[in-house]
Parts: sequence; C-alpha cells; structure tokens
Amino acid sequence: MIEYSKQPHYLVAVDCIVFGFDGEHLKILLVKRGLEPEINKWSLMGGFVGADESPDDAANRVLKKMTGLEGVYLEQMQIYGEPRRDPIERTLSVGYFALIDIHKYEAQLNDDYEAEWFLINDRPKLIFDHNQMVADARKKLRYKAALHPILFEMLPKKFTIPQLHILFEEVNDTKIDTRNFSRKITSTGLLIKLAEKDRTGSKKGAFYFKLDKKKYNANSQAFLNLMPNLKV
Amino acid sequence: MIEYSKQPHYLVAVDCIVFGFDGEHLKILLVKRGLEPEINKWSLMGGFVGADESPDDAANRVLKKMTGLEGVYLEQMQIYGEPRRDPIERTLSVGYFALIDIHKYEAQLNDDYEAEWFLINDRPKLIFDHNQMVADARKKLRYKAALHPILFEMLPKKFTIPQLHILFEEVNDTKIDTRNFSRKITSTGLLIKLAEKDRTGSKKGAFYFKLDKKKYNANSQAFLNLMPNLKV
DNA sequence: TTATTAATTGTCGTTTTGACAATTAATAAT
DNA sequence: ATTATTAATTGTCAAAACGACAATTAATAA
Repeated sequence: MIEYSKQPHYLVAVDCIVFGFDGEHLKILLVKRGLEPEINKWSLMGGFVGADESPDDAANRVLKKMTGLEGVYLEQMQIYGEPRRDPIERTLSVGYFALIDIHKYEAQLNDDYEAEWFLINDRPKLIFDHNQMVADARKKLRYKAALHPILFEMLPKKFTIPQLHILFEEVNDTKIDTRNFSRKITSTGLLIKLAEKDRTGSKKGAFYFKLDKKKYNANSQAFLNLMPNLKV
Repeated sequence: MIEYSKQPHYLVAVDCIVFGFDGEHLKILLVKRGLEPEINKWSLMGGFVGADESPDDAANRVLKKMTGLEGVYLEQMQIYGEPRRDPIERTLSVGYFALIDIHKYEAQLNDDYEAEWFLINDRPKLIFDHNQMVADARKKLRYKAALHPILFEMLPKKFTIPQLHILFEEVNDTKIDTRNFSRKITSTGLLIKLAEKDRTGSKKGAFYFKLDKKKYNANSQAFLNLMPNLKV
C-alpha cells in the first residue's frame, strides 16, 4: 500500500461572505459562532469540508443549512492558509462570496443559527482573518461586477433600473450618472421591460425589468476589451 | 485544551502551471513525477504545504527548488478538492499559475528534477486532474492578460513590440492587427522606447522597449471599464 | 389647475475602436 | 551603386462608445 508518508494533515474549512442588498445599502450576513474558541463572537458562515464533499459542495451545504437557500450565486475567492490563522489547530479555509436576494432569505429564515444582516460599512469585528476576507470579497465583488452582469443576483426577479442604479453605486461606493447608466445597462440587451410599474417611493413609478435568461447565460463570460473583438 | 473533535484532516498541496514564451509559442514547464503513484509520469510542479508555510509560501518554495528562480509572477488560481482526485489519500491542491522568462530558466537549469518545456498545444497527458488545471490556467491567463499588463512577465527586460505582438496572439490564439496593437500597447504609457534595436530576424530591426516600472506598479490594477471613470 | 418629484428620453463634442494602406529602414541581390 | 525585398513603423478615417449635461414625461399632492 502506497502512502504519502509523514506529510502533515490539516483541517480544511470554507467561509462564505454573503452579500445582500436591502434597496438602499449593501449588507453582509453574519452569524454568532457556535463553538470554541471565540464562541458567540460574530463570524462568517463557515464549516469544515467533509470527507465526501468538495469545498464547493461544503460551501453550498453551509449556505443551505444556514440560510435555507439553494442554488445561490457562489464564487470561489481564494484560500486562506497562514499557519497560525486558527489558534487551536491548523486550518485552511477556502473563501467564497455569495450573492443572494435578501428578501428570499428573510422569507426562509432559519432560527437554528443566530444570523443577522449588517451594513457592509458598519459591521462588528470578526474572528480570525474574517475581516480580511470581507475586505477581499468586497474588492472582488467590485471587480467582477464591473465586467460581468452579476449584481442582478442580489435583486428580485422583477427589478427597476433605479434599484439597479443604487446597487451599482453602493457596490462601487461612487455616484453614477443616471442617464448614462440607464443607457449602458439597457444597451447590454440583457433586460426585458415589463408592462408593470413599481410605484413605491415614486409618483411616476418605474418600470419593472427582468433578466433575459438566455442572453444572460450566454453572455455571462463576456466582458469589455483590451483585445479587439474579444469574445471569451 | 480546546480542539475541533473528530473533523477529518487532509493533505494540502500546491501545483504550479508554469508558462513561458520562446519567441514563437506559448509553453509550459512539466516535470516527471518522482513518487508513487504515477511515478515517472509527466505532471505539474507541485508539493505538499509544510507545517510552517502558507500555500503561497509553498508555491514559491516549489518553484525555487525546481527552477532556481525567485520572485516570479505567481497567482493563485483556485482550489482543486474533489474527494477522490488523488487515488492514494485525500489531497486538496491549490492551483497557481506562474509566468517566467524562459531564458532565465534555461540559464539556471536545475538538474535534480527532470523538467521539460512543452508546447501548450502539444503536451503529454498529465496525472490526476492536472490536465484540467492546465485548461483552467490557460483560460485565466487569457482573461487576466486581456485586462492587465502581465504578459511582460514572460519577456526579457528588453523586448520589442513585434515580440509582444506574437505573445498576445499566442495567448489569445488569434490574429491581431499589428497597427492597432502597436497603437494600443503604446498608448498605455507603460513602455519606454530604448535607443537600441533588435536586428535578429529583420532587416530594419525593431526598437527595444522596457517597462516603465513606476507606472507598471501603479497601474497593475487598472483595467477597462463598465463603470465610468473606473479606477480600481 | 398647478406644483412637485422622480423616471425617462435626448443632445453633442470627444475619445476610442477597428478596418485598412502607405512609408521607412535596413539588408541582399543584381 | 542601384534595386528588390522584407519587416517595422506611422498614418487615415468612419463608426461606435463615452461621458458631461438638459429637457421632457408621468404620476401624485397641494
């Protein structure tokens, strides 16, 4: 029987940075840690990678267990593996960021875990290197969202241009001209205008749009260019 | 003493996809595996993550040991963690891609390991999921290179526009108009024209350029836009 | 009927893009 | 010495995209 003799073995975990949008601000979902050390401190949603699952599987399992949601947008970020990042025992953690529709979550709230949404800019200190993870996730979200149409994942199926506009401003922490934004986002051809209007918070009302799923799936890898005629 | 009872522990490794450019084609550096199973089969450069090092440290150590090179461009790609990807024992591997100047390597060849450059499009079958890793690395290289000036890492300090041009064509597997390419690449302001010319393979000779290090370091995160006035 | 508010559509000069051609600097051939 | 050859370099131009900026519209409240 062959074996990799004497190589050290480690725990492997996943941690998820869960982003949501309440219509005004970008938020993240945190939980009170349920085990020692640092029990009852705020932390990211995480868990150990089981014997029969990949890290991706584990991240999905953790999200399902803690939010009740399946099939959420989940993206591997990077691995966190400093030898002493966990004070108890060496643990490497794969960081993921997730985008969810905050309202879906509220509908399926799971009471087994003490979870709470926090404003991204007003959140408690987290355990271990989770603060760094959040910072990295935010940066990656910004990067990705500038090139690919992923922010829709944080909105309901029906959404308005002004909602999307605010979300883009939140994620990028900047003001964007409404007129140019509207032109650019519609020119992607990814939006389908609905007959219905959203009348909350506006006299005129804003038309609802939905994603053109076909084009969205086909174009999710498309992005702007340095290469002429670039099609990825 | 607190401990994470009964959680399974795994081996953690790193694997590096090392890219080089010989002036004509994109190549990758492979080694003959030195341990069972699959001994003497071609594989990526890799190794286990030691007790006192991070995965990044491990990748740098492996590269140093096998190529003699330090400070090479190294980027974490993703984690490979299917439960049965290694037939002997569960091992998760962090994939990295590295860009090196192929001539630097040849100068410092390390004979302890049987390593060899292969054309990216004409390489042997690799062990485990290493074929998938190479495919992923190639995709990521293409993606990154379209947005950020990283391909310089595969060229000598002094290089010509035609060299760079061929490299871009190789990486993207497409033809690029020389005139537009030249304009675009010089308009980045990252290149400094030297007085000297490269006369090999051309009667007229092509001017050498070098990177403007200051601007390169300052702009390495800059990229094209979906956001107006985007500056990352 | 008018004031108010937010959504929506529109204008325009500038810059970037990408398709395409002409010129230049060197060497090799006659 | 002149000319042919080859690859590098510089140039043209119309179309599209960009970004700064303003006018109009659809609804409700006064």
